[in-house]
Amino acid sequence: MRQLPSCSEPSFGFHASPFGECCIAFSKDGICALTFPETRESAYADLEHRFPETEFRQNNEMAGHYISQIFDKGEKPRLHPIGTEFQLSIWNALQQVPKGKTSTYAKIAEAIGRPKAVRAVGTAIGANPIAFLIPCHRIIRSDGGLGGFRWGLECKKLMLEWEK
DNA sequence: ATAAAGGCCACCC
DNA sequence: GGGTGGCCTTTAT
Repeated sequence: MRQLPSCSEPSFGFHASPFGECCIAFSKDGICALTFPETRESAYADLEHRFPETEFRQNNEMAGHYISQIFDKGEKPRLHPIGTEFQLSIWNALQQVPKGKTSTYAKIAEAIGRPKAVRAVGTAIGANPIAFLIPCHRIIRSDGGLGGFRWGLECKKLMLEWEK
């Protein structure tokens, strides 16, 4: 999560989505961030914090192209998440839970072979850089509770509803 | 090196 | 319902 290695033409932009305006960052290597921030300022601060070494160019046109590809056509562009081995294995496991279904933090821990790391799984899921495409919103608590969501529980509810 | 903080869970009351 | 202890990774001292 320090920087985008070998990343060519890093760019970002804003565009409306079914869940409010989102910020998307990408390069030729794929999407590296997708967030649903309160403000554009906080979105940019978030990017700088995640990739302090990377200079992003603003490109709302490409952003719009990606967003409609994702939310209108239901396609999934190539992803390029940056994280530790542990985080990557979890983000990978998240992508195995099918649309319209949910899983739990405990099951994900089980899936990556670290059944006892439940708590750490929660933390790693919270650090998911690519909201929606890496479906962290499909993960709820074992007791049936919604759990948390980086961009607000309301947003998590909306996504789950939208996928039904 | 060490401490503190998490999108949790199981178990108790 | 609520509180507690244990678990594991990450980030900040």
